[in-house]
Amino acid sequence: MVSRAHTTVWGSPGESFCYPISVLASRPEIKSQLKAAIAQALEALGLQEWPEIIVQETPPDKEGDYGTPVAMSLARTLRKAPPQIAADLLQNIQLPAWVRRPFVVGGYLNFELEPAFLVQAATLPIAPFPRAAGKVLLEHTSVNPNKELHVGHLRNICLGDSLARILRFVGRDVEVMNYIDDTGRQAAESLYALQYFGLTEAPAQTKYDHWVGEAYVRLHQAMEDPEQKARIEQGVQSTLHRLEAGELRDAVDKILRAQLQTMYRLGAEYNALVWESDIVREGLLGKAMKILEGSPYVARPTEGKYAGALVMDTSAFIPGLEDPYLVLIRSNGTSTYTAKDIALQFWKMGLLEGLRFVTYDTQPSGAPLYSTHPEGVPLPFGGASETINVVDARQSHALRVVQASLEVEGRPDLAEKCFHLAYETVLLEGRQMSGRKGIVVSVDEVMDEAVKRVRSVIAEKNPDHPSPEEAAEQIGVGAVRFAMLKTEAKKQIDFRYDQALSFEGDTGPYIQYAYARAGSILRKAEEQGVIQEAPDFTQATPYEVALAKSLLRFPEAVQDAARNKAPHIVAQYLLELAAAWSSFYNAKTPDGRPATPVLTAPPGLRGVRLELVKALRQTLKQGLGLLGIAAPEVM
RNA sequence: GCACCCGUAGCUCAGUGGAUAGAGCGUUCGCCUCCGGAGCGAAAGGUCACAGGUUCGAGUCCUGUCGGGUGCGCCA
Repeated sequence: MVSRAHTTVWGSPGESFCYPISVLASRPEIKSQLKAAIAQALEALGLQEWPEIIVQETPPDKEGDYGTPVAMSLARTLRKAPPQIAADLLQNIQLPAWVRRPFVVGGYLNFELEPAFLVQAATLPIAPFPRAAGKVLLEHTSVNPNKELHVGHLRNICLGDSLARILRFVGRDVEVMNYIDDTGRQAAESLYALQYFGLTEAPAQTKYDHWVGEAYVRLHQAMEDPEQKARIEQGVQSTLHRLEAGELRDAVDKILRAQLQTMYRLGAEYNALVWESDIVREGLLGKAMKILEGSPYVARPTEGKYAGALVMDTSAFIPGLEDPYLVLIRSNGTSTYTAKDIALQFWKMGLLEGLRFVTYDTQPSGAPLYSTHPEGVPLPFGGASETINVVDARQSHALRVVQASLEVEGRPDLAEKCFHLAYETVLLEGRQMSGRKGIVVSVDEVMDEAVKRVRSVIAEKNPDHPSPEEAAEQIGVGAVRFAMLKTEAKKQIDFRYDQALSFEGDTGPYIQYAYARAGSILRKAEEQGVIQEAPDFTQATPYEVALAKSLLRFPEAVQDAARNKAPHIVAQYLLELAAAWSSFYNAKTPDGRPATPVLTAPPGLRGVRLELVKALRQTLKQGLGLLGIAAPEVM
């Protein structure tokens, strides 16, 4: 192509003036602009309507950069062969100047772009996403406050935390909530276990939640003896009552704070903790039941199986159930877990108010963590237009019932806005875990082990590392998070140490390594004083184009992840981007010499490569950030 | 019994109805006198569980079958 300065103008024919692309503040939306041009051509052909226009990257070994199969989808209605339609489109299409060559291949209409444009576009910052209306209330973690977190919880936290980050990135207002089931049987069992075994103080070196967890497991062992079981059962019941009365809040609090250390170390933070006991004490449960009692689907039978209980008939909303009746209030007057969940859901969606909050903690990022509390003040939490519950797939039915309660209440509009992010269980070396039996691997243990392994890798590969401890922490925890996030949520994961803590191949450290390595180039460029060299994009080669195309996919990948509420889409994208960069980095000419050196490239081209490396770093860092993974400068 | 999820290379997994189905691990062979080898290149490895159907076009949508997981309590 004819050589041009990097201030080359790329205007669209439809515009009254042209501007140098270097004054563009942010990335042009290539696919949208191509779609618009295609739509215009379809109109020019006299069409009134057409199926959705798809523009996609061409497969690696095909000609062109982008292409559309739109001609094929029109073949039937136009009663013409796709290549003919594509050719007609080609005749009528008005394309931006940055399309170097449009052409027909089979039934496809493909576009080859100016390499200089493509590469420069990739180096421009992403336009911020427009803010979307409405608040999303995302609940995740919600671990029973009775023992240490295990790898099953790990998946929940990673999914929830990443999804919150992704949604915020695309402009959503997200409130992250962690539900504290402080009046449940599990908490009662743990607290009673301490009493039963006469345990008062944890050894200094033992993390409190682990210590309590041990007592819990021990209690379940003791319960195998019928004699002890009766006595324990009585104790647990009285502990339950004390919990409900709020007498043991401090004891629960102590466990919760220990658990929070694990969540923080993973990088998860929350806006608010909502305690189950507060929902009851503030009267939300009562109000929710009162509301439901007004529904024709809720009744208090005087005879039969459910005599004396308050039950909800879900058959109109959940078809095919053998027994569609769900007990809300037992005949002994106590409420079920589901009833409390319904009250919480009503609060989340603004049907109920009345929770009061205090500042509970300052999180590692400096952000405050709020918590419901009897002595708190009203704060504008809840009242969301959409909710996301990150909960184990085994609870799908329970969540469906909560959703149905909104329909029972006559609010199908709200029911529609409840999303259950259901993830499959995590197996441990092929077996189901059991908290009660203590067949678990704790999150703390997994992170410790990961960091320990990274530490030895660093000692071996980079003994002069300036801050090995910090890096080991970032890489070890990053590996664990990535292992939890790279797979689709609805697939069962078998947690195996050797896979989860691998640092090679499709892993977090692979991506972090790509980032660190790119940073190393920039540091050297800085030393050599070439870091700000002006790029001459007309010198871009196919190597730069390939990397640029991968970079350009980032916003789309994040949008996809947000729309599908699927963090693994971001994880998979980052693997692809890191691979594209590694491939660029190692590219060789046919005679085996380095094809893409950055620092020793000719002036102008060096500037292009430096800009690409900067864009790559920025994108990797943002992308890792969406997964809650740090981007270490040196590994 | 009914309902939901899954089935893609030896293993672990990607794959908005669109072009010759892609990675990692493992196996085999190459690559540091270039900026980090936690890396790169290449080879081998596929009846996308099976059978029908819808469509110009199906790994992707629909129906059925088989296999695996899970759920259907006045438990939480």
